[in-house]
This record gives sequence, structure tokens and C-alpha cells, in this order.
Amino acid sequence: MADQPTADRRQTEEARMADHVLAHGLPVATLRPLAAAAGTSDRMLIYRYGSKEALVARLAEILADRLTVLLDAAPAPATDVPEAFAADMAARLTHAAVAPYRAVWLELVAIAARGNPAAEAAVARILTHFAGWINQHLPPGTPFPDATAARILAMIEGAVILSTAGAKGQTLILHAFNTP
Amino acid sequence: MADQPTADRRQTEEARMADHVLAHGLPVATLRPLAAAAGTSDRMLIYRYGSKEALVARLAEILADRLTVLLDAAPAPATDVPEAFAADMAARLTHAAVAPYRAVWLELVAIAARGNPAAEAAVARILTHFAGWINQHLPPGTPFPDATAARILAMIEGAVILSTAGAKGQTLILHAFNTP
DNA sequence: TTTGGATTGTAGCATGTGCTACATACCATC
DNA sequence: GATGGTATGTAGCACATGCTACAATCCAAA
Repeated sequence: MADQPTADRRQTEEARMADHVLAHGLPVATLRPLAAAAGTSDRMLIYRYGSKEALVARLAEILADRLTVLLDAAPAPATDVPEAFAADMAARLTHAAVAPYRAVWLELVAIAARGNPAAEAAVARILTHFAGWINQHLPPGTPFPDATAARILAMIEGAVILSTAGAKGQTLILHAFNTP
Repeated sequence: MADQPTADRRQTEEARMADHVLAHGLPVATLRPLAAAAGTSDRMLIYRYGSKEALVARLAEILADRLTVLLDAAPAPATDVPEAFAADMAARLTHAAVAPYRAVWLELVAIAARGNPAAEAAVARILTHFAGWINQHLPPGTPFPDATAARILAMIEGAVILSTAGAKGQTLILHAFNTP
């Protein structure tokens, strides 16, 4: 109990640093700006986390948690058709309001693609959680729910990539999700 | 004609720098390592390209060209079923042999997601080209070819993201593309 | 009150960053 | 041969990076 206030402060500091990463990107998340965002010093960040790498891993974990919490709080699409389900989710995730989360998500994916184990684990964790969420919210009685969820997940992630291509990407998304 | 040898050398230098980016990633593509890879000096790179930003944009363009060339040289999947078409392409693009291209592609996408106009244009260009390629190689008589191509493209790009999640990602890909 | 660990500030180091100033060398044209 | 633009080497600047040495402060336990 003695370290409760310290733990509280640590939590708000981490939240502020996570906000900073969200706003400015993982690649430019360096010690001094992060420390400034948290209201402390680079000296203290190294003292607490041991290294920048460990700190960034922690922040990635926090952002992953936020994503899953956001997801769990989201209502399921009100449809019985898997295609419409995917279209609804894609529309939500490609909305401008969640652009920062999309950006940091893609940054994490890019780091994972270079072979970083921590990033790879975080990506796997998020994707697994997402697939589970889709599975649970699928219309009851959907055949092959695992495969259907995976397929919807792939289409949604594809839409996330397409959405980075500006106007042309929007056209592609429109086409992809409005196939008669 | 007088500057032909210079142009040649410039081309091989650019190719070597592009190789370096492919091997080590866009985020760590800094002047001195790029110069070393090209066999010249940071001094000369700035002299020729004006700024690091312009150089990286040029290298991104070169890599985008390589991607489209690779794509154009690829044989179309030998199938009449759009689902199998997508599965075949996804299997090719998630193969370990093209991992460096996947990585640099996702790095480019991540930069575009942060709002970089050059990256956004490059992503749009590649996606458009890819959609066109799919469209042209679709089984003849496919209804709504534009929409079908866009949908296949989304699924393939989704598979690229899933493939960064290690073993778990492979499972998801297997599920997504083997839906009965 | 003393002790000893946890915490924090100050100052800095070694290296990497993009980029520049200055002085050459080169090389086609006059 | 003189000239003037193009190309290139040498050296460095100002700043950012991750991290550390050292000293001071705090605060609970003895």
C-alpha cells in the first residue's frame, strides 16, 4: 500500500506516453520526448524500465490493451450476413476518427515484419483477440465460424491497408465491400 | 551521350541503395549507411538528391517499380474460381522468400498511414497497379470484375498482415483461405 | 538518531544524424 | 592555354540519440 501513489503516478505517466506514441508514431518515440510527455526525465525512464526497448515494449502492450478494450466495448454489427458484417467493421476501422490507432497498428505490424519478436507477439495477440471477438459476434448458426471469422478478419485488415492509399484506397474499399 | 557512364553508375548506385533498404528497412535508411552501400559518400547523396527525404522518396519509387515488375512477371493463378485465385496469390505473397518485400511494403504503408503524401502516393500507385493486374488475370467472364478484383486485393493484403503474426498468423491464413 | 536502500537531479559522454563550407579536381568549350 | 561549370574529397557543425557517473534527497526500519 505504501507504493500505491507511486503506482498511480506510474500509470498516468504510462498513459501519457502511450498518448504520445499514438499521436506521433512509434518510430519517433524517443526517450526525451516521451519523458517530457510523462512529466519526468529520460534519466528516470531508463531507471524504471532499464532500456528504451523495454519501455517501448511496455507502451506497445498498453496500446494493444487499449485496442482490445475498444474492441470489446464495440457493438456487433446488426446483420446476419457475414459480408455485411465485414463491411460494417471495415467502415468503422477505416473511419478518420481511429486513424491514430490504425497508424500505430501498422507501425507495429511493420516492425513485426522485420522480425522483432516482441512486436510479432503483440501482433499475434491482437489478431487472435480480434478473431475471437468476430467469432463470438458472428450470426448464430454461422457454419465454420473459425474459418469465417478468419476470412472476415483478413478482409478487414486488407481494408486497413487500402485505407492508407487516400482517395484511391477509398474507391477500392467501396468496390471490395460492395460486391453484389 | 557524354553523361551516359555517369547515368549508368547512378543507376547501379540506386540499385544498391534499394537493396540496402530492402535488407535493413526504411526506418534505418540513413545517409551514411546508404552512401556506404552505394560506394559513395553522404556528401554526394545530398549533392545529387538535395535532401535525404528526396533520396528516400526516389528509393521508394524504385522499390515500387521492382514490385510491379515482379508482379507483371508472375504467372496468373491457374484457376477459374476467384476464391482459389485469392488463395494462390496469398500463398505466394506470404512465402518466406518475399519477406523483405513484404517488410518494406508494410513500412511504406505505415509511413503513409501517418499522412506522408509521397508514401501515400506510392501506396496508391502500387495498389492500383495490383488491382489492375488482378482484374486482367481474372477468369474471363467474371461478373463485376472491378469489384471482384478489389475484394481479392483486400483479402491478399489482409493475408500480408496476418503473415506477420508468426505461427498464429499462418493458422489464421489457413482458415481464411480454406473456407469451404 | 542513524542507517541504508529507493529515488531523483545535474551534467555529461560517445555516437549518429542531416547537412554545409571550403577547397580541389575534372573536363568540355572558347 | 584560359575559363567556367560539374563533380568530389576533407572536415566539421549543431543537434539528437541512448545511456551513465556522481551526488544529493527522501523515507522507512533499527
